[in-house]
Amino acid sequence: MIDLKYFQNNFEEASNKLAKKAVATQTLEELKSLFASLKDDNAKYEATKAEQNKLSKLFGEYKQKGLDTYELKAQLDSFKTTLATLQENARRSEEALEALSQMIPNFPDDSVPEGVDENYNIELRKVLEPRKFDFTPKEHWELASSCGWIDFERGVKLAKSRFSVLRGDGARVERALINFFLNFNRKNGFEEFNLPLMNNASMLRGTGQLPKFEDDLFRIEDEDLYLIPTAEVPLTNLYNDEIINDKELPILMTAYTPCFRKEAGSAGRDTRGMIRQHQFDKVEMVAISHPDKSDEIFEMMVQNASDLLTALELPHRLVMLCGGDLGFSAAKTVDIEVWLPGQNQYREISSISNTRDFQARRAKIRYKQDGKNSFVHTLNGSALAVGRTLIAIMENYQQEDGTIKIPEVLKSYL
RNA sequence: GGACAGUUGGGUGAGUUGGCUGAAACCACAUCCCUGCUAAGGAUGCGUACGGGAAACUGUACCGAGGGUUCGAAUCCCUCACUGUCCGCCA
Repeated sequence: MIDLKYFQNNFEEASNKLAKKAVATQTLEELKSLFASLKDDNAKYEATKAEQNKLSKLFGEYKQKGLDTYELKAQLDSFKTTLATLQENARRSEEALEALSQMIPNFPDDSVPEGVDENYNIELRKVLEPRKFDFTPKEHWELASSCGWIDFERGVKLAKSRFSVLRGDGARVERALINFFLNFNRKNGFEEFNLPLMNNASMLRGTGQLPKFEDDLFRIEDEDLYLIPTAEVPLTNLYNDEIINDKELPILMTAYTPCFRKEAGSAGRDTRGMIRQHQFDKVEMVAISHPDKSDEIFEMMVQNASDLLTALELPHRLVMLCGGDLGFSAAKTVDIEVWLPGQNQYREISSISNTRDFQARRAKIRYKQDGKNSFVHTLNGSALAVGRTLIAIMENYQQEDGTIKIPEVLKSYL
């Protein structure tokens, strides 16, 4: 949720920021007018209600003193319908404003480059040189059967398309990666969590998945529950509706969870292989930070994710997302893309975002400093997407005979 | 799944014969005083959100959520959610 007061008082500036995320001017005008009418309706209701409260109090005093209340009663009765109408107006205005403001994405930072799609993203740096192959490297799905790590067909049989089965060393490496990531994150100050994989609608609203992206979520029938699309949801919402003592900040958290996504808008994309699945494993980092410290923590999280890939000796690059490619809640995002020699391209394996106070506003996560409450900043990032790391290992560590070497750092985990 | 009990501010917890309670007391926290040492004592302040005001201050809403009764509800009624205890079931 954006700061509506700031939006209203700095309409020009705020609109320009949101233009980077391609929000329609008409929508912004509507938001502005809804805000104004809510204020208006509230003022009317509150003034009348104040009057009624005063007379009601007087009524009580009259009764106590045994005075005649006939006239006062008649007067008070007349408030009933007036107040009901005014209240209804205010309620409608509030609902309309709430509905629209929930759909407005976060302001991008000034440092975020302009651009409509990923072609305008800016490469920050490359880490590690891709390995030179003396044979033609295969894509991971070609390697899947030769090394026996992934069984796509049986995954589909058990569930449906975009599900797969890991077996043997594939399953073991997946598990090793999870342990390696969690330990690495923990050594860097992140506390480990194990979380509910279903969260209720209110939590999903807190982090911004609802109401706008319901189509991408798996919902549990007859329950107010959704399968989480990322551990960002439960981790961030651990502090939903809480006021944190500023001495506890920053709070650094990490968790491994499976993630569930319908991939509604991705029909036909990455249908082959394990890049885009309905269920995938991910180790996530979340930070709850003092506003002054979130940039610093952001850099630390980016570095942490990059270091994981470096430790696995996987070549990768860091990319600053442009406004058009930025997610709904993010003010700033750096993607980390790992080199896939079989595909001969870099593919996203981590995405680290600073949402500033956007999620904190929605989820009511505040900190108290010198008796005053303010919204915290929340950050999240993958460290890392486990399935995609497995793929990256397969493609980067493949041998000519179709077998896969095990990265040095993982050996102690197997 | 069945029965009973409960859900109040950062925490514990009063208040449920409707108005003087946005809410006692205690703890925690903040500032100050005293003292001087791995402590204690004293003073003051201290819920959240939105609106008005330069400010002092002030209006409205909120005592799990939603609805109802009433001039007026934390207090009465209804529905739902959650928590606790006992029973049943179960990894």
